Amino acid sequence: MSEKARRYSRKREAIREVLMGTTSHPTAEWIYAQLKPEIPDLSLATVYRNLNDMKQFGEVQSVAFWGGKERFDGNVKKHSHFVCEECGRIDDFHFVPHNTELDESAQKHYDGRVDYHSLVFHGTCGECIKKSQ
Amino acid sequence: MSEKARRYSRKREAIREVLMGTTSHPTAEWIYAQLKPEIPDLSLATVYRNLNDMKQFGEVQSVAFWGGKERFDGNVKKHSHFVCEECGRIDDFHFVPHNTELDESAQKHYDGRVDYHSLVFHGTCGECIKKSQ
DNA sequence: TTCGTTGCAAACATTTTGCAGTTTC
DNA sequence: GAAACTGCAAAATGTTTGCAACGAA
Repeated sequence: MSEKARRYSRKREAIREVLMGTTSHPTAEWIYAQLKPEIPDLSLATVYRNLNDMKQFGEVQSVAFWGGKERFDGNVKKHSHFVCEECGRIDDFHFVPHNTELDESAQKHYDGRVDYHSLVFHGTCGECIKKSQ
Repeated sequence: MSEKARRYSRKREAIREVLMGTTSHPTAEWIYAQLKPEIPDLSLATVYRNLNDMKQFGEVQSVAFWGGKERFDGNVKKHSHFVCEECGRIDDFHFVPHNTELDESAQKHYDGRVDYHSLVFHGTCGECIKKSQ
């Protein structure tokens, strides 16, 4: 429960910027690879540590696991996603509106506390369909 | 694509039974622990192999990752779930009806193929709320 | 007899952690 | 100066795999 103080960190900001600058829902490794040329003394552990940190602060969300790897999203506004089961690509699905009422309706039937929900579509992306033809 | 022939396996059936006999959405490890006393020569690798096998055959579904562990469900009928972020408990949420229209509506806007969706609620379960008081 | 299935141990891959040095405030 | 942040390497963890033996059809 106790939250420790937080200081500015150039590396955390860099991680945040990479995350905000993409809609690809990357892995920790990918973020690391993006930043490494620019910040040669960056360590993968730092990326993991900051992602977890930012997750706790609600600045980043985890949207899926694919191939055993966690996928992150710098856009914490509630929205649904599509996961391609062929290639692991993850797209935003902004056109399926996020339905907050769903949480309220679920809450009515449940004795725990419902905070939010995640809606993830699965299938095959356009690219992969094209490739397989 | 090529699917290999399949033979009967007592262990696979045992795994299936454990999975069908619980609504706790267990991990591979938990299933293994349930069966080990009854089947002393069971190996954890066999549990993993069969779970993956059954997943491919659509006999089991993966409903979530929690604490880095995959959680399985022997009930493959589409239904939503609730994950307690405190303790990792996963409940069925049958009272939030599964909405197949959602897939069709999503399909209209997407050039890939939408197969299905998963709806997962998050929050704190009743037990954990009680404990923290 | 064929080939799917298994135990076991080793291998793997991702993520976490201990520690000593660095940076922020 | 205190405490957060970091690199590095090692550790931890969940899952997969190679191989020889076993079992089903």
